[in-house]
Amino acid sequence: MSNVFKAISDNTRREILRLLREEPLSAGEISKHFPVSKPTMSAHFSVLREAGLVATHKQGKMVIYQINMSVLEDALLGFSGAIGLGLRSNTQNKGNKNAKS
Amino acid sequence: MSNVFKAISDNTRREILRLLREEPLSAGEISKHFPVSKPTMSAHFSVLREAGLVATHKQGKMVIYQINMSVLEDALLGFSGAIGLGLRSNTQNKGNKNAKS
DNA sequence: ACAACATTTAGATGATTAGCTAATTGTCTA
DNA sequence: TAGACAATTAGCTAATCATCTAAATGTTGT
Repeated sequence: MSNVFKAISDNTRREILRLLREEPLSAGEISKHFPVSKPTMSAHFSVLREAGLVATHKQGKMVIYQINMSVLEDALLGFSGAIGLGLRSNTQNKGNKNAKS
Repeated sequence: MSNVFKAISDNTRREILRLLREEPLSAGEISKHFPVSKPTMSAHFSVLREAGLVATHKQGKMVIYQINMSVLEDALLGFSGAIGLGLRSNTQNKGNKNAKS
């Protein structure tokens, strides 16, 4: 819960999530988009994974990262609600949480 | 923009915003709700103010803090959009950004 | 089994952060 | 103007964080 907000407080991690919105990507593919070392990227992946914002599976020697929309949605909606900012989920996305657009 | 996410990454600051959702409050009144020192609270206020999430005005010897919904809404909606999570603002709140409910 | 590749772990460093106490600034009101 | 009250600034500390290089782990193909 609180970890979600910590996770998205870093711009690199928000950008990782933005990339993952398009499609699942391997650690290496994601890393190509950022001017930081692989180990640093790996640490960012850990933070995202521990917050539940991404899930992984192995595919050969690669680790594929996939965004978990519902965790993000729950956190944002929960906070938005607690604070009286009436954000609503787009019903178009219901049951299609990884929709491209 | 990025400062908004840093600001709401801390639980105490999210709680401050939650309190402010009800009504504008003085620094002292807000501080009563938290088990930390006044100077620490003052530092939290600074972070929120610099992120544009709260506005202040003086009233006698007190400093009144008021939440700025639109900054929060813009950040959350912007991020939600960039990431393909289709959150929408509650149209009921349009032009009434500090509505209680 | 070995070499090449993908990723993570280990270990270190400098920067930022949340917290504290003490001191300062500003604003009444008696 | 002196005292009381509200809030912030100054200065410190311990913890967390983002980053790096080097080393380790795991996987595939020859």
